Amino acid sequence: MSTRRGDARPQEARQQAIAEFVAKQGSATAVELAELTGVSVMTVHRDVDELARRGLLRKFRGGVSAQPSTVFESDAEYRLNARVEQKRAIAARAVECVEPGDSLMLDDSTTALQLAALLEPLAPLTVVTNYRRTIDELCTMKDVRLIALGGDYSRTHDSFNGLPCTEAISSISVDTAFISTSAMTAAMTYHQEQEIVAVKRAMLASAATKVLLMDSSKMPRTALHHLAAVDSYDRVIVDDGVDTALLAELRDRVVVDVAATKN
Amino acid sequence: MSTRRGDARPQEARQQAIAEFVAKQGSATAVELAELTGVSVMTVHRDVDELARRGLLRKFRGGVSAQPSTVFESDAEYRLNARVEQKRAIAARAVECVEPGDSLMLDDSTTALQLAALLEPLAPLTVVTNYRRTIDELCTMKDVRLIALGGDYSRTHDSFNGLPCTEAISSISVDTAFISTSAMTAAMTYHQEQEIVAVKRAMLASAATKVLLMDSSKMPRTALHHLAAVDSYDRVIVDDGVDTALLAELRDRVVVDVAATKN
DNA sequence: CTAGTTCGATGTTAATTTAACGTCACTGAT
DNA sequence: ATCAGTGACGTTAAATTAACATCGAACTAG
Repeated sequence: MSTRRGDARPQEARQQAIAEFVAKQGSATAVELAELTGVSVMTVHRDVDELARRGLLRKFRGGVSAQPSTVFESDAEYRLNARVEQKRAIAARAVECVEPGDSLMLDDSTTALQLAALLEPLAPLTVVTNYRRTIDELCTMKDVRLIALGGDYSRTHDSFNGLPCTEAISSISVDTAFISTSAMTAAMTYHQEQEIVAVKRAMLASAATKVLLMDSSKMPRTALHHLAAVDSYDRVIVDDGVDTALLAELRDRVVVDVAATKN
Repeated sequence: MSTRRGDARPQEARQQAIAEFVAKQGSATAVELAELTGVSVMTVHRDVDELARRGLLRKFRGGVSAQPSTVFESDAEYRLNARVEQKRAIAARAVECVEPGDSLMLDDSTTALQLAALLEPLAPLTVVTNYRRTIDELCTMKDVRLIALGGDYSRTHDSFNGLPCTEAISSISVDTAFISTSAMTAAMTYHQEQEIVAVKRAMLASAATKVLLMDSSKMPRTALHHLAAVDSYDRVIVDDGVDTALLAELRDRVVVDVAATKN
């Protein structure tokens, strides 16, 4: 069959429709989805495979079911590749807040991972994190003492969370925490998931200096759970894509560094 | 089980025949194997599923192939030394102690890592570990709930230890712990390092069933710190390189499984 | 000891999923 | 414009699975 509609991206729209339908219904069969979308069962399978690969659905023989809590955020792999330039720029700026001998806490953000990659020259350091990729990055660094935060592994975040994690954090104190969030306005930071909020809050509470690393694509935007007021951070580092008015508002409340992306 | 022929254990003999045929030919189709064994294709599938679960075969759509050592492709530099055969044999035997739905604890041993590699077909499972390589192995397994034990990262062991780790363990209970040690006699297990002993002891204390995985090269031998008496384990799995007299002595104290390294 | 019951292994059937291949529109270069 | 290349989609046949049926052995109660 040929694509005859005026839709610019029929495949994407169809997958969106499938995701929404499944999220609403809880589950569906391949045949149902084929009838819904007007394509063959084969194509539904291909779409569903891709959605499942991105963690938006769960596929099982005989149909698909909704996957709780992953609908709003894109998957870990996608986040890793997106906006790398901005994140590197932010990390390069953040590393200026670190001095040899410091103890740091890094959350499960790709921005903090970029920061981690820059830490070796600043050793000796102590670094605490719950992000598996950051752990893998740091474990090869001689003279960086690495303390991993254990807990329940989340595939969508590739990090360890839950009670064991927050408890471990609360028995630790570090010089500086570097935190990133999924949404922010001039007054507040947010995150979509309850459990992640708990971990980030614990990290903030255990750090003498609290630094927020924000990719400009995430603001202004809100999410379900409040994380912390903007003025509770000691410093915010953003890339140079922030709206001017918003930046001015931010500067009324907190110290802001703008990291220039080179181009 | 139904015993029709003169064979004492038709199912086992058939699986043995399948394993040998595939090992010899390199690969085979389900229909071929059905003709070879004289049972239905369905039964071949079930047999092959079980063999694949034990890591003896690899199953793919359209047939099965011999296992080409998939576990260790990526880390030629790490533990390149021998004994992989023994460890794999022990792991293949250990996996029989695991059933879908179980919760497991794995220590920071390469033998337990081999076991971890075989776990995916047994999902759903909950697995707790402090070994970075095991974490990396398990985090890709859908339907395996992974709980990482955090703590101070040890570069010599590539694992997380110390107080945060032992505390986290003591607030957990699992069905089965799989432990390995660096030295053992017929009466006692040992380990060279105090800190590691603490973690392994905590793991044993938190497990309903305690399984010891022992490479025969480590016995009889002692080390500085006592870990636990042999009879405090519920089961010991060794490879077939153990001295006969020692094996007999062991059997006086604990259930011993001997894993055959090759057929 | 025997009849009934349970249980595990296997076969049967139908539905689902996959791989392989064919078709059609679109793209871009000659 | 023509034609090969590419990607999306459909078609078909084979492979695989789930679900159910069957059969015999082991087990139990009387």
